[in-house]
Amino acid sequence: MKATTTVSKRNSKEIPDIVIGRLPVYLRTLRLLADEGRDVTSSQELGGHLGISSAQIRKDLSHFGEFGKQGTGYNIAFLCNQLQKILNVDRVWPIVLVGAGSLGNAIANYAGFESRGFRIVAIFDEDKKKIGLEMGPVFVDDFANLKERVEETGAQISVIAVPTHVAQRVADQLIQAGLTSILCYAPITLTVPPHVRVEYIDPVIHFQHMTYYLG
Amino acid sequence: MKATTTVSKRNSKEIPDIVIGRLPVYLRTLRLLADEGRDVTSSQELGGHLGISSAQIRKDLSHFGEFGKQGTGYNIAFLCNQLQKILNVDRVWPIVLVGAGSLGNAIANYAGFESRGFRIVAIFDEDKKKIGLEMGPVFVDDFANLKERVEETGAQISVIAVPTHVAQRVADQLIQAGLTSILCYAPITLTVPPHVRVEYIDPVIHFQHMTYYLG
DNA sequence: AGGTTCTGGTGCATTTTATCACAAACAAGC
DNA sequence: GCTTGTTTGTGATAAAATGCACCAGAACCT
Repeated sequence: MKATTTVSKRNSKEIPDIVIGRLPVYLRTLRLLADEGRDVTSSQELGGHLGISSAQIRKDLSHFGEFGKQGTGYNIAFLCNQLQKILNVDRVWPIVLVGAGSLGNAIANYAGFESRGFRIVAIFDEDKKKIGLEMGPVFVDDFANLKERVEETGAQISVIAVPTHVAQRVADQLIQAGLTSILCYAPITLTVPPHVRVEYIDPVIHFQHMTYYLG
Repeated sequence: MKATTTVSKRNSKEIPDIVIGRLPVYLRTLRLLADEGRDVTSSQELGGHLGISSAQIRKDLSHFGEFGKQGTGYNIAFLCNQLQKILNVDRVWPIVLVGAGSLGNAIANYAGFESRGFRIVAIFDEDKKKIGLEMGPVFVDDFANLKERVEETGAQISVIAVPTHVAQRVADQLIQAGLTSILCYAPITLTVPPHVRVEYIDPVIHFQHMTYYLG
C-alpha cells in the first residue's frame, strides 16, 4: 500500500460533485462492515452491496489516492480513516437546528449523529411555548438568539425543520447569522447567495419518483 | 396549446430516471407559484427559481408532450395537472409506515402528504408499549399484522423508520408482504430483489457532503 | 519456485446528460 | 397587418459520467 502522506485531491483537478456525494455512502457501508468484524473488502464486494459497479468505486477512490492493495482489496479501517479525512469528518461539527416541532424533535433525539461527525448544539423556535423545553441534547432557544449562539459555537451548518411558509425567511436569517450550509426539510427550493450550499430532504419527492414507475 | 390527448411517454423510448427525478421538484415549485396566485410562468423563470437552465426544463418536459405556448410560457395550473398525471399523483396513494419512534411520529403527524398524493394508512411497531397509541391519522398496529393491513389497504409503498440493526429484517418482511417501494430512513443500504425500488433519506450523508467543501 | 487466481489503478471507448442555438409560434403595440 | 419582442421545442453539439479491459502487484496453493 503506497503511503499517501497527505489526504487531498490527487491532482488539483476539480473532483466531480457526484463523486463526493458517493463517498459518504461508501463510508457508511464500510463502517457497517467494520462493525460486523470484517477487516478487508474489495471494490467488487462493496459494489455488490451498493448496487454499483466495482470500476466506479475504484475510480472514485482513485481521485484521492491509492488506498487498496492488488490481490487483497481494501483494509476497511484504513479506508474508513481516509474517507473521514477526505470528507473532513475526522472531527465533530456543530449544527444548529431551527424548528422544534415533531420533526425537529425527531432530529434532536437522533443518537446517530455524533459517531458520524456531527452534534446538535442548538435548537431554535419562535414559539414561546417551545422555548425552554428540553429536546435531545439541548434546550430550545429563542430564534432571536441565533446570531449569538452561532458565534459562540462556531457552527457553519444548519437544519431547517419549520413550516414551508417561514422556511425562506428562516434561511435568510441563518445566512445573515453567518451559516453557510443548510439542510432544508421544508418542501421548497430556497433562494440563497452563491456562497451558501443548500441540500434538501423531502420524502414526497421520493414518493412521487416512485409512483411514476408504479403506473 | 396543442392538445396532448394522452399524457404518456411521447415516444416509447425510455425516459431517463434522472429526468423523472426532477419532475416532482418542478411540480412542487409550480404549485407554490400557483399558491401565490400566479397563472403563467416560463422555463426561464422556473429555472431561475431552481438554479437550473431553462433549456433543461424545456427538454425534460418535451419528453412527455408540448405543454407550453411560444411567446407566453406555461399555464401553471395546466402544467401542474399534466405533471400530476405523468407522476401518477392525480390520486392518493396509501402508505404504510414502520417504526413508531420519534421519527415515525414526525412522519405520521406531517400534514403535507395528502395534498401531494399520499396518505399514511398504517403505522407498525413491534414494541407492545407503542401498539395502540394514536399517532397522526391512525393507531399504531402490531407489525405482525402487516400482511393483513397491506392486503386491506392495497398499499404498495412503505417507509422504514426503525433502528439500523432491524432495518434489513423489516425490509425483508415488507417485501414478503407484497410492498414494492420502500423509502428507507435507516442509514444502511438495503439488499432487495430487482422488482423492489428503494430510496434513501439520511441527513448525515448530506452533512458529510457539505463538510467536504467546508474543508 | 512457479503457476494460478485475485484485485486495484487507469487509459480508452461508450453511454448518458446537459447545453447551445435557432426556427417556428404567439402576443402586443402601433 | 406588420414589426418587434418573447418563449417554446428540438436537432446538433459539448461535456460529463460510466463502463470496459488490461497491466501490474499481491496472495496462495502445490
